[in-house]
Amino acid sequence: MSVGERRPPGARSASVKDVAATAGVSLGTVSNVLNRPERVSAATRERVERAMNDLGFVRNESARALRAGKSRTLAYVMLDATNPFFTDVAQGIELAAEAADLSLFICNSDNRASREDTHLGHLQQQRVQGILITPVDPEADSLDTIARHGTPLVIVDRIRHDESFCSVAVDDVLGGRIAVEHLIDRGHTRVAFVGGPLSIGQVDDRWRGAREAWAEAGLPEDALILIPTTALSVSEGRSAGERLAGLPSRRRPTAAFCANDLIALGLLQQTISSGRKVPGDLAIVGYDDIEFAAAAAVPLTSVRQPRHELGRMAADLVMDEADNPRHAHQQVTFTPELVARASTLG
Amino acid sequence: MSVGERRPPGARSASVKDVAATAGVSLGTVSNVLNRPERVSAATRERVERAMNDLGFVRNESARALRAGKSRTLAYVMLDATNPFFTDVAQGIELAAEAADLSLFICNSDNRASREDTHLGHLQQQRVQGILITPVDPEADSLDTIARHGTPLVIVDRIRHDESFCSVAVDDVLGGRIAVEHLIDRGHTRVAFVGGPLSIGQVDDRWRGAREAWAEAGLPEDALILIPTTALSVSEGRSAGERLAGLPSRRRPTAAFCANDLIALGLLQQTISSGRKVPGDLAIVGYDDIEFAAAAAVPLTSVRQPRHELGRMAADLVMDEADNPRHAHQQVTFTPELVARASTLG
DNA sequence: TTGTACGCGTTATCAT
DNA sequence: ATGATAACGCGTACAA
Repeated sequence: MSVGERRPPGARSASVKDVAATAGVSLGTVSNVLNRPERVSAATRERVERAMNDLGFVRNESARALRAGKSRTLAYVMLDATNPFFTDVAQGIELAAEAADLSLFICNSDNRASREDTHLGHLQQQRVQGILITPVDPEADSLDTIARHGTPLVIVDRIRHDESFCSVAVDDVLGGRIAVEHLIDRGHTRVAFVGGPLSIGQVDDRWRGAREAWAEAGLPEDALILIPTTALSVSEGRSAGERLAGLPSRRRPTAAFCANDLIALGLLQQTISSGRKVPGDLAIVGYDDIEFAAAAAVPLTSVRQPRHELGRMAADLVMDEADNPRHAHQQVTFTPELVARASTLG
Repeated sequence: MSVGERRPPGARSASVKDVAATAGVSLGTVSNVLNRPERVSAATRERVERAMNDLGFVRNESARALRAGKSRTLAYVMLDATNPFFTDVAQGIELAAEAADLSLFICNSDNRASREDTHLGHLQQQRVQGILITPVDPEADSLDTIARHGTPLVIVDRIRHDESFCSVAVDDVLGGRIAVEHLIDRGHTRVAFVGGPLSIGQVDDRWRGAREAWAEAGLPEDALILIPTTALSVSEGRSAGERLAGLPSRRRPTAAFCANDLIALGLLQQTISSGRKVPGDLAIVGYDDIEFAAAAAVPLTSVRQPRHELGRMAADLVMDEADNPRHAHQQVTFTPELVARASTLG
């Protein structure tokens, strides 16, 4: 096939064999040009390279992977592709993968265990070098199945009770503490924690951190109230706002710490549209510092997690597990950071 | 290897050969169990299946792909993984891919041509069945290279001048029209179009649609003013807001149509925080109807594009090109829809 | 119904 | 410096 022609879909493309034939050399020589060019004389190398160009030769990764017994691909199974937090983590992973010249397979479980399993199955069949995953359930058996099969796997932004995997996460208890300490510093003595369900490890940790900070400041336990939500969504934040507004003014908190930014944005929206002021009537702290936090009507104070670093570290760990025979599992914890903005500073 | 043991990373996993050996049958029989189970007696099938279980056998997709000459994978090269519009398109693609039992490779060019090229190179090596792409530059040669190589490729949310590819897009001229018609209906006679750069086809089309609607309503040309931005970002929206506020009140528009929701959110934020009312002092229409549009301080009127359908159709087209020999390229255009909310209705 | 043999594209080893 | 050959795991045509 000559340059410029369009190969019909389905037709097989040029192989090393074809290249060898048109260059008038043997198959091994072509392989050497590709993998050990120094072993080949300049003249023949040139001939081979021209043949490759003429034929539009492209290495077949399936054949390489088959031969090598493993592919040159990493995979990240995201929990929710529409959540900016995870897309940022993915970016961090991609950076690391790119640096190691690996492809990155991004999958989205969309919070459904069945989709997660389907993806894991496919990835196993692809013999990916390693899997990064934010699992629907960190304790799920499917993860063990992967490990048993020998595929390196790192848990991202979740923790498993046993330490049978590497994992990277952010210290959510600490995140809860710094959020509430900030509110205490600003003089608040009645605060709400808005979030749920507490069955989500993250949420529970943040709530715990909040209580710890509260207790250490010597404030009365019942002045930190829990406003539970059924999900970490904008609409749940709005409904929480209505419940807050319905409290008798003596008991009504002057500040809210939300389990994530979506809830905080919903709460912010409900508060403003019902005529109350932020932070005058209600100060608000979110969690995650997503891009829209800074873009809210009142820019949102939030707890920032080092998302790119999280992804990068996860990728480094999985690559270590893949090619370091003396690899030991590690649980890496990052430190969150408070970003103070108008929603608490006004 | 028995159940429960953990295979050391790097070790090869069980193959059909191993399964055949432990089941005491031939290789071909194992293959038949996998691909034509009806040809094999229940008894032997059972034996084979138990062997597979015991060994933790997993099909090797590389070998299958090599043998078949093509992989069972689609790929989507996104322009910007952090933009909710594209993640929704990706979801639509995934649905279609899942239905066809194909894996989906999601890549992110992050708006950089070099990353896009790297991804396209990898995908070609993987011999993916088809590529969906929202390209940095729809006219780029790299796309032709892919096509010449025989890989089906569909352009998503962009248009190319010639019709050498399938493409799916939304009618942005129409989107611009309905946005401005809505504002005219609401009685506005001085309107700003906020967005840029106009070198982006989408932006130019929306601006054109806006002008067409304006002209058809018989309104004076200079009462529709262009507030250019250098990017489609929240911060550019804020800065546009400052420029708008700086206009003499006679000439100041009472409504703004923004080229996308990020700009609209920035503009909304700037307007509110400077003490003006939305929509009282300024009505705002966005574009894309991202999730946060409804969650803004003042819920945002926006032009919604059928994102999932876009993705689904793109996937259908690429699959058709992959396995229908009489495939003909098509340019599919979807119709956008106005979602009216408080930012224009107050 | 089951087994045998070959080829897919690549790489590595061994010979020349 | 270059060439011949085997092997990776799977699917299938054909033989038994």
